[in-house]
Amino acid sequence: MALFADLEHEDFELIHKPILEISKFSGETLYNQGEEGQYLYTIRSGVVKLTQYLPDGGQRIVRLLRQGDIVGLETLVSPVYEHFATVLRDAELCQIPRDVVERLNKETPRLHSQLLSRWHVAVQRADEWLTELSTGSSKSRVARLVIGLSDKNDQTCHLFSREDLGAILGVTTETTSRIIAEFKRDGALKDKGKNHFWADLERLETIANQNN
Amino acid sequence: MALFADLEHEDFELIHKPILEISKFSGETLYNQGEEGQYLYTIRSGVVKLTQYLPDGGQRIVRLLRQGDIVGLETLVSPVYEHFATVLRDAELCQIPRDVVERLNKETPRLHSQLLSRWHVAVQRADEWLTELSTGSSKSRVARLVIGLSDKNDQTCHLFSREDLGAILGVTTETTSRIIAEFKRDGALKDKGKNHFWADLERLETIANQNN
DNA sequence: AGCGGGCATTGCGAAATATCAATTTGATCT
DNA sequence: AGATCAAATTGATATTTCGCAATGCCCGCT
Repeated sequence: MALFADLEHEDFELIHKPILEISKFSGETLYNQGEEGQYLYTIRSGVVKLTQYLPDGGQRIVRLLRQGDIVGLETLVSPVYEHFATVLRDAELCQIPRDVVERLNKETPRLHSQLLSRWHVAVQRADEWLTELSTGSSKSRVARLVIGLSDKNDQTCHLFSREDLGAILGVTTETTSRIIAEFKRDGALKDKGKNHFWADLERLETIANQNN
Repeated sequence: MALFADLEHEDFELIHKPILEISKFSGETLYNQGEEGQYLYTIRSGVVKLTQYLPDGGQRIVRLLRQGDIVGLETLVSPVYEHFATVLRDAELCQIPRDVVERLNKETPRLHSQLLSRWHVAVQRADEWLTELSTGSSKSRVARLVIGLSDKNDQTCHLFSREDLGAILGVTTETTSRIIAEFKRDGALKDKGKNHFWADLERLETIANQNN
């Protein structure tokens, strides 16, 4: 498990509570905003979204987490979870009691740098999200998102529901749908069924970088 | 200095390099994105903005930092600065060599929790920025920004140039200007000169939470 | 007080996006 | 295959935001 990569044999003896492996299906919830944070999770496979709500009912997906990422890192610093964590694509997770990490963090220095760099990555991603997915025309933003979701090796890409994509980008479901449909008509995306596409990354890159 | 609040007397003997106090005027730069990160800064007074650029030339202010905040935290984890840091309102800063913090972090545990919580705050702010300032109509977003910049005690508020406000919100300068001018006409803001306003926080709150 | 220069504001037409209401498509179940 | 249901797409129209140019205003300078 990546979070514990630097730990050594003796460190693990400090773990007195069980670390469970759990499976969650798409749509299931890991935790809700405001709940007392008991666990953090590392993702072995699948995708988890973190959502925040506004008083006016508006919602925004603020991050996507995937293999190797940690869900609920904030429990180490804050008493409650700060987002809604929902599974977007069937996931295998390790559920780690918060005090296990706290204890390890206190008693061994080997976790410190891991934790710092996890936080760093979270900030980096948040900043990227802001500059890439919340700046520019919705067409550019959709293009950037698709690129970000693409597997660069085989030029392939799994998308999510138009509603979720919209909540990631801060635009409506319909706008997202129209743009993706347009990409399909233009050949920038080729539908392979089940929200699985072949992506013309070069063309998408062009669209991402033009400001109109 | 808040970052070192938990340190004790002996810890400071680990500091072998000088910590400078520096003043910067509005418009001056602390560092550029991609530069090797030598220093981090704590803010004693004033405001600093962190900006990121897109390949297409788009720009976005991703964070505002003020008294007590740390600028350039990422140098502890990454070799280069990840933003452009520019002074937005005349500032007094403490310039701390990066290896001072690294050394302290290695040799005393008293800095660890400070650093973790600093990162945590950075992520929280980034998420707020996204949900509050990048979601909803531009009118709501301007309202939320003004509220965020207000002093809740005296219902007063210093704004920045319309251009900067626009870069914070991801809208054009003109749109920002129009909305603020409208707030002034409606009495939600009352001009006191020099971008200093009296703010009707209740009314702004209402505008912030209506989705149209 | 008068002069400049940089912002801020405003007007107007164009473009982008939202909104609401159909259709169409696609996957699943029987 | 047919039925069914949810999601995606499309159409038509309303609103919002942009983009550009013109104008106005504030502030510091002399």
